[in-house]
Amino acid sequence: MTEQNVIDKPEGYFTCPVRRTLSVVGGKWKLLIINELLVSPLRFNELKRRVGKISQRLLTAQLRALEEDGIVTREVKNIMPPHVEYRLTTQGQSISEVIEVLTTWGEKAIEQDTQQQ
Amino acid sequence: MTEQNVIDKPEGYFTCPVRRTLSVVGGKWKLLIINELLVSPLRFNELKRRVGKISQRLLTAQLRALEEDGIVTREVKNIMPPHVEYRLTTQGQSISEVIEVLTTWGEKAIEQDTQQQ
DNA sequence: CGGTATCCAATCAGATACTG
DNA sequence: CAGTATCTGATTGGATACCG
Repeated sequence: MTEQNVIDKPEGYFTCPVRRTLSVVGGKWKLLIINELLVSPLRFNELKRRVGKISQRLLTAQLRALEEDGIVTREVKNIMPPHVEYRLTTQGQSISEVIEVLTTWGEKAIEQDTQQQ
Repeated sequence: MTEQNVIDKPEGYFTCPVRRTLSVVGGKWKLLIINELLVSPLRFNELKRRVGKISQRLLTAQLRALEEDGIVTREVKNIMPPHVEYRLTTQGQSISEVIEVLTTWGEKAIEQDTQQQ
């Protein structure tokens, strides 16, 4: 187990629903990763390209954490060169509800940003 | 302007709704803070007590950031001892939509956690 | 009460090199 | 291609002291 795999389960994790959700999707990158995987399963480098400025090391760590939380699956095809595909589980797909609300709220905010200029 | 007041607006901030939302509510504490303020306006120490293990310094920094993003207002009553009240703006209250979905998702997850034992 | 300033430890995160 | 290992700098966050 690497250093990043130790997912901190914050206090109140079992009892507070908001904390429970944040323990899975919290952090800078996880929602962005899930957002990309909602469209289609992706290979490591393709995912990296789409998420943006994330480093290889960080992306690996985030994906391992999401795997451990049952959000994504990692399928390794034993060929050369390697082919690893990341895919949302059923649970992972259910996070689309969260993303939708974030999207709606963000769209409104952007609208207001542009009106103020 | 203190060090923590420099809010990093990530790349794609203006165009990607998810990133736009995360730039406001992302981070370990902001959603938990907003969650408490949704119930009622709170004074600094009361808020600190409810949010949990957050340090004074961090809470201050998060509140300043939320203020700068138009999510909370800070009202100082000039009496002794000081009385500072934090309150959600209309925009801040609109984040309740986000919190609701996080709550719903978290409740389901907790349900599944307990069934597996 | 509600902060700010300072110091320091822990953690995060990028760059680079290397590998099955 | 999809990682891991290592080193290093940046950032976060706690503890403490002090202040209006």
